[in-house]
Amino acid sequence: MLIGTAPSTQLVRRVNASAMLKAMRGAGVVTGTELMASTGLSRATVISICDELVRLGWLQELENQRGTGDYVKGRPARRFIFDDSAASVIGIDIGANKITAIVADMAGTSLSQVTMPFRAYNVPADERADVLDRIAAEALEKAGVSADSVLAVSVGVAAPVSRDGEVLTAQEFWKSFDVRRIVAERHGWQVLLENDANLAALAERWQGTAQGVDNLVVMLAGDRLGSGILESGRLLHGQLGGFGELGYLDHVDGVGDTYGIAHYAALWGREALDDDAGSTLHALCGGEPAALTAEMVFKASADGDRAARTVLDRLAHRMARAIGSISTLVNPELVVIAGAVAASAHALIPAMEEQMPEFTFTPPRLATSTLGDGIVSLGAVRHALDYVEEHALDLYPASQPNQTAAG
Amino acid sequence: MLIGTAPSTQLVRRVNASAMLKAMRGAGVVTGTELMASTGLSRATVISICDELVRLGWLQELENQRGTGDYVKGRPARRFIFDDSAASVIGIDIGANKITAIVADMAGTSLSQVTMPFRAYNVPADERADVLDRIAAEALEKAGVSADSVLAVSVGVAAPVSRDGEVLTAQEFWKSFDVRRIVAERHGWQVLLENDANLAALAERWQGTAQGVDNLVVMLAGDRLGSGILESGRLLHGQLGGFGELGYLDHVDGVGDTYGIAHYAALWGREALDDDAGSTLHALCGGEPAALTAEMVFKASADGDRAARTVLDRLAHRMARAIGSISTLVNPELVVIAGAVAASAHALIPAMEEQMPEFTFTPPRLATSTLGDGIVSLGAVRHALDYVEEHALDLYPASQPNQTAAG
DNA sequence: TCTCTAAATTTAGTGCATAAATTTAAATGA
DNA sequence: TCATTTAAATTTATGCACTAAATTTAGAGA
Repeated sequence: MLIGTAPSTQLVRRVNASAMLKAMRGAGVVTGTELMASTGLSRATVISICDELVRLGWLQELENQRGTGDYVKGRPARRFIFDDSAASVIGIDIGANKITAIVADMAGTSLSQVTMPFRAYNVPADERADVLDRIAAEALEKAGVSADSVLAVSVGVAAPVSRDGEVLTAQEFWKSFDVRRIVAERHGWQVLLENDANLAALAERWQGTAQGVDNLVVMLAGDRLGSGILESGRLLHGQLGGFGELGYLDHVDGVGDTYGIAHYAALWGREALDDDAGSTLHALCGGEPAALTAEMVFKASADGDRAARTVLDRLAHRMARAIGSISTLVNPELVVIAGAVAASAHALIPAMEEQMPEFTFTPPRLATSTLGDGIVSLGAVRHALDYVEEHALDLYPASQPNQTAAG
Repeated sequence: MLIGTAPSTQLVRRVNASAMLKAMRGAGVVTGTELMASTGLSRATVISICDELVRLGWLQELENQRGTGDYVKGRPARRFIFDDSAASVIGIDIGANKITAIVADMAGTSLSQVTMPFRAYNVPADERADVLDRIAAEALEKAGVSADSVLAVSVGVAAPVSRDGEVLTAQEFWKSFDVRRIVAERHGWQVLLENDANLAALAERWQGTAQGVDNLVVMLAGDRLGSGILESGRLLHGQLGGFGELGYLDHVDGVGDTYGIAHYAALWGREALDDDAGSTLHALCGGEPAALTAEMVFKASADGDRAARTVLDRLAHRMARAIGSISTLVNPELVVIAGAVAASAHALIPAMEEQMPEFTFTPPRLATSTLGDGIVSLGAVRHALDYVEEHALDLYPASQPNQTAAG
């Protein structure tokens, strides 16, 4: 008869196996000896865990036992490699008018990226769900990856999301659109939800300007303005997922809103249009206020247009004040401006840096993101990978379905 | 020869022993059977760990094997109790002009509280260190506890403190006054440092209005204003310990400062004094502006003084705006006003609640602290207890010195 | 004294780990 | 060709922590 053992007994194996996976991810080909050094475990344990991880599908053992150019004395070491293609994840960004999906392997390498138009409003919930389906299917096909291999999907939304992934907002749109249930039911995937600005922060720390920064604020600024905050490397959520919301912060102008850089660039640009009919700004939009975009204002300012320059100064002042207030309270090392206008916003940085001491005792470093438009979906990929890495031992890569009970 | 076993092997024992201690703290007298139920461990394991914890000094086994009124069939259960007096901790609050120390046992019960005047400035560092020594000695004596039994000391300071307990400020005072080193060297105690507002937040969640609240802001408001923030039950620090700083937040008045309720109550009260020479306010301070205190303004307002009432309205507006800004960004469930004027500040709450929606989409619940003057030292006690509880298995209660190598 | 009962203790077996001894798979040189 | 060298893999002997099942024990009551 089988005599049982505590669930807690296996804790040690879980801890050590996690340490091994962590040591192997991104380390390329490794030998047992190298793993002994990096984990502090004994050789017997290292080999035993490697065998098990190979069986579970997370590792591959290389055929040729000795790499070219390796040290050639002694018995050849067995060589293991973390199998980047053992599984995959999907990161999705649901925006106001488009939706983006990235499929990535376990190394975080993007295998495909697909963008589709997406109408958030005046469309039946079913139709929105279908778009989700279609974009995931298309991204998977383009990546050449089977749906079975997907171990987690993370979805970024422009709404407060609590720590346990509930969308908490009064907006009718989200109440009638339960992304989690839709994706989970249709595909059986594990679905994670997170606020878009929070995902931008993860992306920025993963591949952007903020690598290695543990206390970070990312301002996701387009037509709207939101922020994602990392403290000691951990995302903050607050009671109802609202940590990082910015409405009302800038109460001086009586605006009390969450409009972003693009919104004000265009709005103020239009105001400036009236002032000077012969300007570059005027030329760019053909004198038609409705045709004036934020990009035109940045362009005109770069070309030396005086009115546009004034708009940018005003923008810089507004952003400096917002960032100053946040920095006082949150004390980040670095603030990154990301989102649709990040590249253009670079022009605002010198003015902001200059004004920053006026608004905070503890001015942070400032930077703009270079990750571009896909920042939220990229962050979603990182978010999904975090989940899979943390639960690796409970998940089964598709190549080796369910080996739980095996000897 | 002894054949070794992994340090990691003992991890299981550590985890289970911690779970046992957690289950026993505050649970009073428990039997093995009860512990089996609350921890899910088997009887053999529970008993084995109890024996070990008794040996280490954390538990006591009761002599009379069956409590009066207990169920009386069967072999009497061995009865264990967490030994509240196994060790003690000290919580210290270093204020601008006084210093407070509390000695508490492992149950968190205060055994003594001592306050001494403390001059932060214009006094040699040695003298300040001596005050620390004297207050600790006096508090211990008053508590009837030996210095050996102290397993941790937490000290609250009115300066930014990083997550790892470094005081990070440009102030000369702290640079020349290394509390950690002083206390550690003179007594060998483990010393923890933490910001005073952060400790107030811990106290408020432990014994105050905020019990069970995981997303909490505590405004520590006296002459100065600072805040301690808990997110998901965890204190926030930021890059240089500045998380929760409030200077410049209230930039509308152009004040950009960190002055608190008491400061402005007195300041604005003095201004109001000029306006109306026949008021209650006037009577309270004898018409002498320098003699007017914050308490007088609160008192006069309660008595119906119109000018004082106006000052309070202005204060409420200022606090509402500060709390509103914080609440937008931090999204707490509850904001507690604590510190010297907490009791008086209670009168501000209705006005603040009314104005709150003007400053944030997500108005939190508001409350004032009832923990009084000792809130910071009380929080320091909780902080020290947290440390001891987390490291219980690495620390040795004084009654049973060093049993490491014992069988 | 005998029986009942719940708890404690003992016994047998499992999982995961280490250290030391032994074996193994190339590479090399006599 | 074949012993030698070497680093790695395996095997062997132990240890710790746990569980389940069998056994013993301490008191209460018939």
